[in-house]
Amino acid sequence: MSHESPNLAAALQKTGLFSNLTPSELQLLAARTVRKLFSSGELLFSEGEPCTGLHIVSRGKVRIFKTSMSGREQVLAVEGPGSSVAELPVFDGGPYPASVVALEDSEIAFISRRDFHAYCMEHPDVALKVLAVVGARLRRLVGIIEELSFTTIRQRLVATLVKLAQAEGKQTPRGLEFRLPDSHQEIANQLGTVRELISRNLMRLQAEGLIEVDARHIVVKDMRGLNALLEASS
Amino acid sequence: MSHESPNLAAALQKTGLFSNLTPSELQLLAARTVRKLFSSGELLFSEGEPCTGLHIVSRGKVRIFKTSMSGREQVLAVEGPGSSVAELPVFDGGPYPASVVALEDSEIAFISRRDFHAYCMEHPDVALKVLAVVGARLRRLVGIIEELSFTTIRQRLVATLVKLAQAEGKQTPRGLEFRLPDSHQEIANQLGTVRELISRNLMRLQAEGLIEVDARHIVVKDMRGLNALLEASS
DNA sequence: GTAGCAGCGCGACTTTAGTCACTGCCCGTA
DNA sequence: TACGGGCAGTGACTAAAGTCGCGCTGCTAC
Repeated sequence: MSHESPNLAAALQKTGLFSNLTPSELQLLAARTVRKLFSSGELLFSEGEPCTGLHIVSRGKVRIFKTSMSGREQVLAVEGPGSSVAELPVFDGGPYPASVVALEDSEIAFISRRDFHAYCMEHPDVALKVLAVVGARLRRLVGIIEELSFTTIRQRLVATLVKLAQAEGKQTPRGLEFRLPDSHQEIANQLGTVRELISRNLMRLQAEGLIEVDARHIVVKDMRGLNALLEASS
Repeated sequence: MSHESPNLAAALQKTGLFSNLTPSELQLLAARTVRKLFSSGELLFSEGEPCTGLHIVSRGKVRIFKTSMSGREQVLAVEGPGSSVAELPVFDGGPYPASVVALEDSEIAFISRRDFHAYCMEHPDVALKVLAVVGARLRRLVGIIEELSFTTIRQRLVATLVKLAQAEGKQTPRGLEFRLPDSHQEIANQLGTVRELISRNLMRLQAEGLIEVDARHIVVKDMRGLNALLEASS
């Protein structure tokens, strides 16, 4: 661990769930949390297990995903510091609907179901904040459904390329350059497909002159052309 | 309209959101709601519109769905009396993520964003109830994602047949009989595909001896066989 | 160094999904 | 009765997705 773990109260505040609580209230809540450490690749919990409480990522990165019987994965979300995970089963009492794994060494603030429940009763505005967070999650899920049911893998791939290019691309004489942050396998998981299709589609985009691929290094030659692929019949 | 509209307070209570409020509190809330009538086929609102408030179905049936640019539909949920619709954008303030249409002549209790917001601040337990409802919705969405990304249309169709057979099937000498409640087109929308595939898959199941099809009349000949199709690599 | 392993490229193939165009049926109504 | 509309069945086809198998590279651990 490279640096000392941040103050828990501060981490809680970052979530947005608790941003308008007084420092003393935050301390009170922080007192009820347990800090848990997970190393990269470790499971926080698995789909189907009974829900024990709310998890908040204070450091690191986690992936929420579903696994099929044949071993395929579908990523529902990747959450970084300040995000909460499993807000919902805390309230409806059911089992976790998906599994969560740490993608990096991560630190998680954990609040038990009971405690958080009680806390929400005392602080109605916190409950509303939680609703807003859950709302955002719902929106993302609807977005995934839309993609799965209306778009091709090619389009989904182009969409993620465009997003990455805009987020971390660097303008060079050759075009907008960037590196893929994940392996083909991981991208496939996120798009709900298999590795080969990522590879093939990248090659195909290259053959069409829209991008250039060298392992994980990507050069966008024709951003306009990429966007055109997204417009058509999404 | 065949019968008089039910008492609003009673309708609210049915939602489960308000089940532990006192009658006088219910009356207070009911006073803040507006009754709206929609005839079959009418849109309650469309995807992308700014959210104005919470809708509660007190009579009738509504469908929540997404539409693609090419005209395909993906049904997210069908809600009957007592269910709320669009709980989430009420809190995160964003636009509606999907469209909602009345499938029958329906009566909707409408509560404005402001009023409901204020109400939740006064009654934290209501907010928690809403969270539970949203939780259930989230679960269903995750279920849809799982289906879309891991199963074939054939399997999804078999799953709905099994569900329908168990719900409303009648045991006869020939097998478990029931009628499809919707047109092939509607089933296709719910499974996220096109009419032809429903027709073809039904015929294929018939050819395999698992069911018998006569228009909308279905006889399940081999329930065990149908379930076997679901087990395999879901 | 080299053995092992993860990641990637790719060809050949099968299966599933989707499209288009048309036919026929039932039913209500002009 | 004739006409039209909604719904269902179907053949022929294309496109997309997924599977299998293999070979290559580059890295790391021993």
